Amino acid sequence: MIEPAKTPYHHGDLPTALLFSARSMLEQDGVAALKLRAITRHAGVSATAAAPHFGNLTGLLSALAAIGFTELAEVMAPEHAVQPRDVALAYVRFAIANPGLFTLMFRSDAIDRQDPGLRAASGRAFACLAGLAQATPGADRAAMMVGLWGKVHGVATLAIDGMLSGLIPADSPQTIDAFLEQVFR
Amino acid sequence: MIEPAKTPYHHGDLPTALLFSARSMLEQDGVAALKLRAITRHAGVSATAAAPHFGNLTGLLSALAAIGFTELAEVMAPEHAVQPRDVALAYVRFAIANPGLFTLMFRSDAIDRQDPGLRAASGRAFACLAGLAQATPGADRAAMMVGLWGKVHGVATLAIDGMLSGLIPADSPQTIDAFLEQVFR
DNA sequence: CGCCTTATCTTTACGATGTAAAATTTCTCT
DNA sequence: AGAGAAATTTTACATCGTAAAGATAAGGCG
Repeated sequence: MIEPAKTPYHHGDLPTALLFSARSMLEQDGVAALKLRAITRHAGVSATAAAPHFGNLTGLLSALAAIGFTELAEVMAPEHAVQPRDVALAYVRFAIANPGLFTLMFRSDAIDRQDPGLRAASGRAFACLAGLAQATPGADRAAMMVGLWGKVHGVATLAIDGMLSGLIPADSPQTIDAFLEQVFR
Repeated sequence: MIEPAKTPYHHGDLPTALLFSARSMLEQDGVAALKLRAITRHAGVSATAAAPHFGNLTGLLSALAAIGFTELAEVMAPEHAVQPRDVALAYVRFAIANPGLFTLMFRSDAIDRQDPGLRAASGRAFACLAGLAQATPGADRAAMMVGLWGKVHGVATLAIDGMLSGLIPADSPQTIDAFLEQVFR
């Protein structure tokens, strides 16, 4: 989780404060709420205060997406997810727990996929999935990997977009988890 | 495919012309290019000419998304896709052939999912997938359906976003098709 | 045929957005 | 202390979506 640090510098740790504001607004009101002026307003600074740190809005959102990929890699790491099914469940659970952030991470017109920090973070997350496909024996590893990642990513995306209402139990996290375990049996 | 009709009315069949402009701009420059002023400019009318027909930008884009779902339902229809694998391949092929349109169809902040025309069209498309899960015998039909749709949707989404470069052969449509058949073996 | 209602389209106007440029403030370092 | 660099604000501009009001042309009806 992000937290605004003390005030070691000029006006505080503005980069972290901006990311913190952006994330809270993101989870509250969705990706549509991620306007530069709204974020800076929420952080209590002027509209152009983010430029020296992130360049432009895309840079700021790319940094936020990188945080998302770092956290996703964390919950999929081998120490937390031992079995293949654990990795799949961690992926979907992360998406359901952080719908706005997950949406941002895969929205290519709001972020810059070439951003070095973003590339590094997303690479770390995808390595967990790649290792998973490597572990399972099969004919074509690439096809296996695409199928596995596709299933995980598709279920996560559809769940976030509310496409599975009626198909997925909406009761409690426990029943959702039980249902997901059946999907990824 | 959309095509601007003759000029039976005032200035022509503007609704169709606007949808035609929007679609060509969409496939040319992506979802980010779908600005109301740009679309109307492309169609040669004033910026507010779309309002009487579509209300606002969301209405126009929802109508375009509805066209997308109609075409998706078409390629997944039983007369074109007999085996379950055919339905899956049609879904992914449609996404790869119409990346911008497919992205729009699932971008919830640009369209209105409650739009009646959109609901009808998307319902028709999803019915093809539901019937597919109904055909296959299995323990929990809902879990089967979610897993199947998720895999199909995830592979399509990841392919569109360029996430599968390196995993998927980029040579020719034939090799891509062969690869996909292996994914959905 | 002539008028009148209605739908279609344009003009105008307003608030909001992203960001470039210049000015201002604040920190760091010698 | 004073210079230089970094951070932040002020100002300005092009663009966006759309509401309101005016202009234009079509169809219905006498």
